[in-house]
Amino acid sequence: MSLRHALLGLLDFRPGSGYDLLKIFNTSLGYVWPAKQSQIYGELTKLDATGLIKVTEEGPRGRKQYSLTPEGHAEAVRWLVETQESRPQRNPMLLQTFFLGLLPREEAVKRLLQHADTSAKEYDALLALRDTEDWDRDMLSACGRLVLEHGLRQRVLEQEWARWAADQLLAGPATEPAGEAGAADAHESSTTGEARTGK
Amino acid sequence: MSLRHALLGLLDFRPGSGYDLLKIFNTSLGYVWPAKQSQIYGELTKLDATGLIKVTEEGPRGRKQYSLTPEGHAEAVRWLVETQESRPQRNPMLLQTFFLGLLPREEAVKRLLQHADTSAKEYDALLALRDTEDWDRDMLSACGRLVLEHGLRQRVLEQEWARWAADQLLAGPATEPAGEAGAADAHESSTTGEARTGK
DNA sequence: TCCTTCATGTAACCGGTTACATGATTGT
DNA sequence: ACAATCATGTAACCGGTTACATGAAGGA
Repeated sequence: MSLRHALLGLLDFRPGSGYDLLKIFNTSLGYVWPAKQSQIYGELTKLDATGLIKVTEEGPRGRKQYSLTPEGHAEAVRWLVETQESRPQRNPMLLQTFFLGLLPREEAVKRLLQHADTSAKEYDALLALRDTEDWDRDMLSACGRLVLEHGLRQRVLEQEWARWAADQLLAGPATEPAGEAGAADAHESSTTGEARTGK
Repeated sequence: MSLRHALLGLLDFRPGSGYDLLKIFNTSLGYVWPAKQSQIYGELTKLDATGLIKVTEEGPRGRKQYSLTPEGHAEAVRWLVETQESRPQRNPMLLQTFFLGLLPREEAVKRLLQHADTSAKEYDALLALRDTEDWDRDMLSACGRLVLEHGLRQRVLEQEWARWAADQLLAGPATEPAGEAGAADAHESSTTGEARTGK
């Protein structure tokens, strides 16, 4: 039920209509929590009904500007301090990696390197985004900057990992797809066999 | 519709019952694609109905062992080679980060450092897992090893990023100019504020 | 005998996606 | 006049979660 809190967070920062909020989801926020128009409007109606937000102004085309009620603000803060968001972390790409053994080895390697390539492109896009915006306007954009940095590091990780994984497959067992386990050979070839801890 | 393909992938590797598959989801596979008992059984029934899998053996307690049909295998391979899995990437933790500005600064910093701590613990757990299993039995466990390595690197990233982000907040806006908050701090090696590219 | 594990199924619910539908206002 | 944008709403569907329900087989 995180969309609820995303809306509260945005409205706490600045009042706005469903349409305003949608635009934010389509740009910055959508990177970490996508939401569609229909869902946003529905959730706003519910939030209004439960008294966490209310209509504070009405505009031209039936536009309804929402603001947080005190209860809404309290709920937003409560969510931030109390909630330990854990990871369901459904990762389709890792799911596919899990089954890469079904493919001929070169095909699997190709797949991993494609992932590296995609990540590189995403990295560039994020970098461009970082250099166009100014990130010191307010607290929201300052925090957006933190999130963006996470995205950048994530893309670096994806590239490094994918290349490492491809190496592993090449250095690995000499079996055909769906075949028997072959002769084990000592790998642990490169230095990156173990992620370093920052603990 | 990824559960479908997860099941196909598992059954391609080795025939099994819903119960068998469930155990796999509760351990290794659950890290990247959780699934509940009810969903697994439902999906197996559907896959059977569409002819991608079939019952090849019946056991003691109504146990039904499923195997892939040729069409099922083809579909599994097609999914692996054709599908470009992109990221909806809903990340609750980054969503919260986005709104950290609602909290007093020290509270926000605390939140980030908690995240670092959690990630450190998860890192240790994964490391333990890595050292108990043997990862050279077959192609499936070999690929599982790749996925696990991704998890390790991910946890390292989370820690480094969270500490960097905490620093950013402390060094950031001077909205409350209550003295110098640790003026000259030598950042740890990798925290330049810019993720290095591996392109 | 009794408990645990094995083994499957189904129904209600919820968050999110797709698609359809409507109409007012503004700028060219 | 016309197109683009602003602005809201709703209904069908789908994947996933929670919870309930049943019973057979094996080991103590």
